[in-house]
Amino acid sequence: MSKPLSGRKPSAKREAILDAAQVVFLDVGYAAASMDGVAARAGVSKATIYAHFTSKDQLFSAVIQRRCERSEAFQSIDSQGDVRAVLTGVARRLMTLLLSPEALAMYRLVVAESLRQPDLARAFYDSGPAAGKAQIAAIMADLADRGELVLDDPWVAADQFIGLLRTDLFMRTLLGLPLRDGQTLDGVTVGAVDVILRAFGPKR
Amino acid sequence: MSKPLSGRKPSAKREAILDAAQVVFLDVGYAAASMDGVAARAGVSKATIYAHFTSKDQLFSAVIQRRCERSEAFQSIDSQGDVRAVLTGVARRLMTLLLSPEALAMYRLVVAESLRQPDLARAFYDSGPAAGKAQIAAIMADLADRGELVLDDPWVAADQFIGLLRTDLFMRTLLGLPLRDGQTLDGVTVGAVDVILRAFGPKR
DNA sequence: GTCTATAGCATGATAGAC
DNA sequence: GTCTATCATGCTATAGAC
Repeated sequence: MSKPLSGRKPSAKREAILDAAQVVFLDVGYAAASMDGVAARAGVSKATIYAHFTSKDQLFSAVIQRRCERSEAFQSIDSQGDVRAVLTGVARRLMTLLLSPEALAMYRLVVAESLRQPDLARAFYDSGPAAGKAQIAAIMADLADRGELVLDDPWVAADQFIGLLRTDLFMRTLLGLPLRDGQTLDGVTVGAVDVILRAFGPKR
Repeated sequence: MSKPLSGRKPSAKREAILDAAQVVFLDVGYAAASMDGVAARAGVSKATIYAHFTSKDQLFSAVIQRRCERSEAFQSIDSQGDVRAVLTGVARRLMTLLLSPEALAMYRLVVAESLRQPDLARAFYDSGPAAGKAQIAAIMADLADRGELVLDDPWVAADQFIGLLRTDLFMRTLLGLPLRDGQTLDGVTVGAVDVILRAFGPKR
């Protein structure tokens, strides 16, 4: 937490521990995860874990931090082309990311522990929601520059676009509930893009 | 879980246990909550808790279920009057509800435990998100009937309206992060209403 | 650094008296 | 139903050998 983890410490065992811990935490949650379980999966003794990490909390923190550093969101999105096509592409990528089992598991974990571990909440927010929003805002600003959208504030618009995508479908998936009939990723995507275009499209 | 809790069992102690458990769970989370802590706060011995509830899981479940049954969402909203005023009123109520400390704490708990306790996730979803969405859909359908909105599907529109409100402000609050400068409940509310009116307003 | 073995503790859950 | 007292488990964390 206080030590910058970017020092030279690839130490195979350390990585093995982190890999194992990630699987266990994301799988069963923080509370149900046991150090014994992590040790077993990593093929390492519990004492070795404590040689590398000071506590379960800190191990958990390291796992999330590492995953946050590695997250790349959407690197290659070109904002050229038809507005609708660009927005649809962005939306589809974001939806796929949001609904991926790993992202959902991370979200469940971090939300639950956010009050107990504020540093973690911050790291997650910065590398997840904030990073994604920044990229989407940049793309929307581009579209606005080209006159394809009329925006007061690209950041606000990006925020709203994301909100339009994180709707009931996301909530149900997050809670592990079955989807409604006809509730599809594409439906939500198209609906969100429609609203954005009607609200911020140039033809008004 | 299998027993309908509406049987005659107000049993003062039982209520005291539920009250105490609610405070403890919402306060420190499921994992960190201890039966000893609940017992102490309820002024009851641990054995008494186990006389009424079979396990920690079931106690937790009972707490959430009870809270879900009591939730009233927004009872009295009249959809008469100016469209913008109606939508703004709805939005403000929903935002206030979503951002209330108790609702946020419930959300953190249920999300974290949703996979382990699917019944709970269902109860929460039905009495929370689903109930709220139903009310908002009804109001928007009303507005559509009056020609104030042009909607394909009020349920989809309600979903999108809610999404426009659950944006970055909500995420930051949920994670316990400080809000940005100028990031206000009113700002989000007005922004969402603007988008809905531009997308679904009659003047097009 | 890594292991085996174990201490120490808190917790969830129960037995038996009242 | 309710209490006091206790059990059994499983967890975090450490000691000491290699």
